[in-house]
Amino acid sequence: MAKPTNSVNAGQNGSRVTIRDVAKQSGFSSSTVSIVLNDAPLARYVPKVTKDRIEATAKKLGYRPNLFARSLRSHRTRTMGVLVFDMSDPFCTPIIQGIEDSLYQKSYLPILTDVQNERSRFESYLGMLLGLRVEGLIVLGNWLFMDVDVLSDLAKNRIPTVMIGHELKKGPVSTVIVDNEAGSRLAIEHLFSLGHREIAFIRGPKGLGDSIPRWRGVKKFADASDLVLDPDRIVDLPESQHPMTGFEAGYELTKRLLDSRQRFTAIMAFDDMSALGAIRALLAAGINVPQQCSVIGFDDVAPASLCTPALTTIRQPMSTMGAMSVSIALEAIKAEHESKPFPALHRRLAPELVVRDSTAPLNGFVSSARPLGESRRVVLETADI
Amino acid sequence: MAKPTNSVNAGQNGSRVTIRDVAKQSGFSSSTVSIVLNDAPLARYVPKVTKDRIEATAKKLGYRPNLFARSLRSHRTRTMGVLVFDMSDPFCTPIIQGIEDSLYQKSYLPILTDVQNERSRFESYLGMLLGLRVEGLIVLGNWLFMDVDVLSDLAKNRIPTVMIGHELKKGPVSTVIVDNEAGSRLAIEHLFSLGHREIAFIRGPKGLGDSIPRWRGVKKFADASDLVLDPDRIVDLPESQHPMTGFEAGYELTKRLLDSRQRFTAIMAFDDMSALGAIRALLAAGINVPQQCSVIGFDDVAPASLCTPALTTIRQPMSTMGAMSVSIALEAIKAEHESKPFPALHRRLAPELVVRDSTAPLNGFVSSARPLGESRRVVLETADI
DNA sequence: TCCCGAAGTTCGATTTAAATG
DNA sequence: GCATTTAAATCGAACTTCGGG
Repeated sequence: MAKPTNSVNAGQNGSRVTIRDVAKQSGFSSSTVSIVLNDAPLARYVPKVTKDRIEATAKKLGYRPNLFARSLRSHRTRTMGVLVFDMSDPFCTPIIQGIEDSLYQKSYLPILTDVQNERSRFESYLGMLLGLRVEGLIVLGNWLFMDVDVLSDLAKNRIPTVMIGHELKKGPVSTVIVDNEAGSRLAIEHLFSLGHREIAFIRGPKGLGDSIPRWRGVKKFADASDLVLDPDRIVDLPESQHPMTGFEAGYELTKRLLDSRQRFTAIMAFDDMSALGAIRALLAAGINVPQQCSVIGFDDVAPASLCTPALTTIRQPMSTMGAMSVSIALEAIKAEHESKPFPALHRRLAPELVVRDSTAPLNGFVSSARPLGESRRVVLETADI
Repeated sequence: MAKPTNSVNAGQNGSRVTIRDVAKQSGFSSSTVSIVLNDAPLARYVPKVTKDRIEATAKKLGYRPNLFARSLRSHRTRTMGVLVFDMSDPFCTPIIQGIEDSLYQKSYLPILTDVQNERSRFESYLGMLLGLRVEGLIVLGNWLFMDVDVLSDLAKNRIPTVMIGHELKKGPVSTVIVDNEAGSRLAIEHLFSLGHREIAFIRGPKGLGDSIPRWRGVKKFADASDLVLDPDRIVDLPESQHPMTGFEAGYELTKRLLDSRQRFTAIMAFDDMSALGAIRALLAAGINVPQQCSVIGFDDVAPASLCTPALTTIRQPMSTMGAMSVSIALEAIKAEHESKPFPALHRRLAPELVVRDSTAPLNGFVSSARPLGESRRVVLETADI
């Protein structure tokens, strides 16, 4: 093994400059160097000339403290593990940015891994993160069929953990989700207020946690109004590993609805992907959106606003969800350090309706219409549970 | 400071179980435990009963070696720093996945940071990564106006570095880019072969490295054929920090072209974002795509295939670019370890034409048309430079 | 000498207690 | 005794060396 030369390698190999190199070069001991560079309490007694000399040589050599050595000593790493189930889901990006922004402000380093819906990767990355002694863990279970025993693993490891996008009512894991029921209620209300009564529904896969509350929102609204839910106009997305297949499924299911000659004037899709698939099927059949059929999605992922017609949808407050998960995790870490108990928190954030160009009043229906191209946002208050 | 109890805390706080805890519990010394768990050469002499007992207690306690301690000793971290300039750019995601996949196979851990086009974040994250002693660095400079002195910083730190999406001809940094000129040639050839002669161009921002070679491809093709490039049909995207503004700019520029009553039967956009903006402007003006006007993009980001009409575009081999950058970085790391020189490598990958629904033959022009909805891919060979 | 296991040293930074003038 | 500075212990794992049977 080649022994690294810790001699006078002035700045030529900055990444391996140690505190001792700085000490030797400046003529002081490593203790003094450490005290000065960290502005430790004892630095009060160090005269300015010494400080200046040490700081100058540290800079000259390009000294960077080895975080491994420091963490080993201090038992703190200032890192947060982030496990994402599928980064290619456009839903993730804004959440991740929200997480990064918050962590950056607290000078925490996110260790971000994409498990790509593979159980083996999940376990492997989790192992690495635990080995790295991340102080907390944020799990982004956006499109999740894996039955997560994060619980058992994490309970055993006592790492403050927050899960986004997937509700876990029990256990020590905090959760941050969108209020799916309120969201789907916003969507159906919007279509209803535009005069639509014959509405087709593309529901979510049965195995996905979001599917149930979103459908509940629709049912409750129907019960409370004169809206009829015709089973022949209701279809379900298949279970799938990948969120992108929602697009194709939305396309196929809509084609099938059209082929079966069901009458409908609007489609409420489970998410934006399936909504975009539905739009393609409609346009392919020569049906104009929104003039002949309205379409509404859920999520407000990036492509939703880029397509034409721009998609009316229910927006999840993704960046806020990321930020909130960080603040919960940091609180839990703090509690852990003070040996205080920290009961799992469960936050459910309010979605908002974003009205764009894929929905329009039913022919002849009078409503608060608006010129095409403008986008309107209806915001609800955030509700904690 | 609360001193962590390193006593017999059987599994209750797995993340802080040390090798000594395992030693105490199993009745052997930490040396033996280390030898057994790492299956070191000396493990040959350890009897099976000892091994079993050690492995059992390690599992029972949920022992995980502290990677900080290990790295400190071994001078290896098996981590790779990844600096992304803007994760919200859909162009990034597939590249990141390519990087992750390759690193995962080599059991390297990516440390992925999003500098969000802020110089201060770049420096801050770079500092953290160097402090973490990442073995290599991959920089994803997708939408880059910052004048990168990655060079000076990294040269000083002697860290093997690969840059994706931004060419740096000199210096120790290897680069991986797409062959922009070949790509734009594919695009213009495609439009030309469909019969288009009156073509509008939305060029890239002047300050962006990709803009020049892409335009060169067009000019060379025009020179070699009877295509005329009318300056009145050429517009430039403005400089901008954010790739998403390309959409709005594409929309505005196209509207302006239409307002100026320029004649054109096709638009060649700088990238997919501006192409999607162009499509919206065309449709808003009542011009059908592709029947009355074809549109072609560049990149093949996710939204391109989700929109209707699906976008014909030039695909960058993003996942390959990610994988290639990893393999270069790992080679450089290996060379570094063997104290061999490693001259910077510069790879230029071939793009491919993906024909979808936003381009069509000019009215009455005979060409190798194909039924709508099918997508065709034309692949070039990869060329190294 | 062979086998098995344990002490002791090392990595780089921090911190306590102690030493110097 | 005071103002400065430093030796030495420490963190957790790995590995070399050493000792007892």
